[in-house]
Amino acid sequence: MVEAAFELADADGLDALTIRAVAARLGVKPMSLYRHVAHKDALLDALVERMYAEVETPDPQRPDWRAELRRRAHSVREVLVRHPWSIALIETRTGPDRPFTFVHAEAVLATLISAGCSPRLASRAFVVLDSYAYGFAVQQVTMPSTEPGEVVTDEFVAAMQQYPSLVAVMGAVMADASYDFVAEFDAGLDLVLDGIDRWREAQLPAVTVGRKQEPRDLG
Amino acid sequence: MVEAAFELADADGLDALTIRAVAARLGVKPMSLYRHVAHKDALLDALVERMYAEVETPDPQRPDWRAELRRRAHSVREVLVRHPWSIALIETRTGPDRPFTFVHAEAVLATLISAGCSPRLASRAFVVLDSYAYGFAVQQVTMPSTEPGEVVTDEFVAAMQQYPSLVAVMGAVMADASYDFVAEFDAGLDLVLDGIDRWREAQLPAVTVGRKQEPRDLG
DNA sequence: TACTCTCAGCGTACTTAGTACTCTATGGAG
DNA sequence: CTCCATAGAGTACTAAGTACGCTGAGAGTA
Repeated sequence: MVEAAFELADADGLDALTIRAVAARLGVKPMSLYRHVAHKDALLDALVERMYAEVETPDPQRPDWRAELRRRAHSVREVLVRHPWSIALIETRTGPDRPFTFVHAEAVLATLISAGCSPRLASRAFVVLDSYAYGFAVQQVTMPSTEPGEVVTDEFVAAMQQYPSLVAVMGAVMADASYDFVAEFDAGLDLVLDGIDRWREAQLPAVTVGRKQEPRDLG
Repeated sequence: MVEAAFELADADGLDALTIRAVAARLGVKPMSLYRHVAHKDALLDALVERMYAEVETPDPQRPDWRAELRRRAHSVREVLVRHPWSIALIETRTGPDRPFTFVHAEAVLATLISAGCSPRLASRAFVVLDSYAYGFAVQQVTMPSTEPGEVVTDEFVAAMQQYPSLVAVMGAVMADASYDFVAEFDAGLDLVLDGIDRWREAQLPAVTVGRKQEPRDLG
């Protein structure tokens, strides 16, 4: 039943996800669903959990922690974009975290810790990584179109004209045939992973490499 | 009327935001609202725009671009958290962007460009910055409690026990009396701004400082 | 002054959706 | 063969969005 609801949300969006529609998809009468869920909200909770189940976790055992975290970040973005309704859902479900949340947090934190981060730093890095992945997904989903052969309406272009930097940027982006919004994710991810790596090094007592930045207090 | 809806959403959340409730707050009958908006969705659009209006824009004229972008990022996070319903709304409003979106994009891009970024790089940096701010806000809003004197339920603690890294991290965080989730935002923001600064330098032909990383192709 | 045009607001009523309460049928355990 | 647990059905109530048509007050004009 969660599966039916999941497919329905994917196909027709959150608005189309009604108890009645889910029942119809299962060839069953609406009220029969309440044998299996307490109320619609519980079904939505289950959907979020179902969505999390698609996200790959990093493997703390593997030596290349950056590759692991990169893989997970990509997975987060992909899954959120594949199920755009889930972003809106996540925000409304504030309740005590679900099992899957724990599993993910554990995997990511363990990966960071075996990479040499202190627990305190791992916490910080985790938040930065996830913020980036979630936020990128939000932007990608919100964006009118992110296809390489992007279609822009005339009004859009007209409205844009009075904003010179915006025009310059759009021009540069459209002139770049290799531009791909999703590829931008990877670039930003490098930035974040590099930054975490620097934090990691700064925190380790032994190897102190030349840095322009003052080492920050990492707690 | 948008104002009344805005206050209602802040006070009681999105679910309580019904046409009927807004009308009641205005001392008016429900159908009267349809004199002013085509349908509820249009009202929600207006709410998103109203929310954006609270976000400070950076000033491209000022010399300290990092300070400007930092100020804006803080503002984005604050406003989104102050109006938590807006995050869920944003995701569902995919339509052609609104005036305010243009204004913000222009200000941020102009700031980046006058800091010495190419338009192509400005585009990339903008996405990274906003991803971080949005994603952080999503996490903060989702979190059960982010108050310094955080209250954790017993079940939560019990369920956590089987995840050693999670336990270690929670322990480290709770042991740190100065820990403040919102302050973590600033740390991550430093990471992002540092990274953008590096991109900026790498892209400038003149000053090439020693770097461990291969310079990436920034287009 | 009288007329009319516009527009904010009203009332009624239809539709969709969540769900409380109660009843039925079926299949397996004793 | 009986009984119970459980999935599903039926009915019906409530909340919410909104189509449609009406009213009354104020502004501008003859």
